[in-house]
Amino acid sequence: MTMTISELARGAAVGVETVRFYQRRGLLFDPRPGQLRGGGQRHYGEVDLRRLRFVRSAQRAGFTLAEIADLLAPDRVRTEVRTIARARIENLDRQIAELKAARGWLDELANECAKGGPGPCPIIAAFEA
Amino acid sequence: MTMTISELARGAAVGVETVRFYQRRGLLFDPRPGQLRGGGQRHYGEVDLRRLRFVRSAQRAGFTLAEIADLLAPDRVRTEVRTIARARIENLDRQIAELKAARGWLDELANECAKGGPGPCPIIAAFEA
DNA sequence: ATAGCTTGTGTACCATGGTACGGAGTCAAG
DNA sequence: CTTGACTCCGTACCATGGTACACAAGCTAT
Repeated sequence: MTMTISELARGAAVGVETVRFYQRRGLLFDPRPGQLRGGGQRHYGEVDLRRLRFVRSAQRAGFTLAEIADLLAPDRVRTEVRTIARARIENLDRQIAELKAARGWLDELANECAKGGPGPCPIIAAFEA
Repeated sequence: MTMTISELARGAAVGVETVRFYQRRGLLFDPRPGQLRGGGQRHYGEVDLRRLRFVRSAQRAGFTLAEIADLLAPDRVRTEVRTIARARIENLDRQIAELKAARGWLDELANECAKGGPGPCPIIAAFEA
């Protein structure tokens, strides 16, 4: 039922050092508020693992660690969470559009470069001194 | 025909310090290989501006500065450029897919959170100690 | 010619998200 | 009860992509 820090880390595919780093940043519970096994070693449960996984998901969604800490603040109310989430969705949509534009640019670069025989790419060569 | 560093920077919407930073990183021409006006001040031309803009575009396409420097190496041949570009396109496609997945996750979070009345978001609350 | 803005150069500093390390305590197996 | 692995804690270090600052020399308008 309880796990060590290394089991917790493995469960979310992160390093032990990363878990501790998150604890320092206030993203995960402090290393010793009760439920100690013998001496000073903390053992973790399901809640901790779910929280850690939430952090990683939120990170993938583009939240910074500071934003995630804010999102996990103990008094966050539904409306706030929804507002934050929607703002991030808009941001993601912008990012997706930018990446698509970048893809188009690269595609053009590759196509233009492909025309003609061997030798240096004329686009790149245009920047030579 | 020639511009100062601040005009060059403005032309690509970057700061002067950024231009110099790029020069140090080998992305732009060194600050003084000829074409000096009076004393030690370099003046820049069209080529420099296009190159700077290329760097910014490549950056938007997800290349690191080191990769861009490599891409701009003087002996880069078409096939190499195309290979690099295609690899990046694949990478962009992966990133776009990831962002879309993240968007879906957030959307679900917001929707689940929206159900029911006021109070803390149950999803977030599930991580409380 | 002189004030006052640029420029070049070098070095220092910043945020973000980790990663590594040393030293001491703890735990489980033999 | 010792050995070896794991843990805690603090501090230091890393890469990336800038940003800031100080100093001196140059440029420009009056």
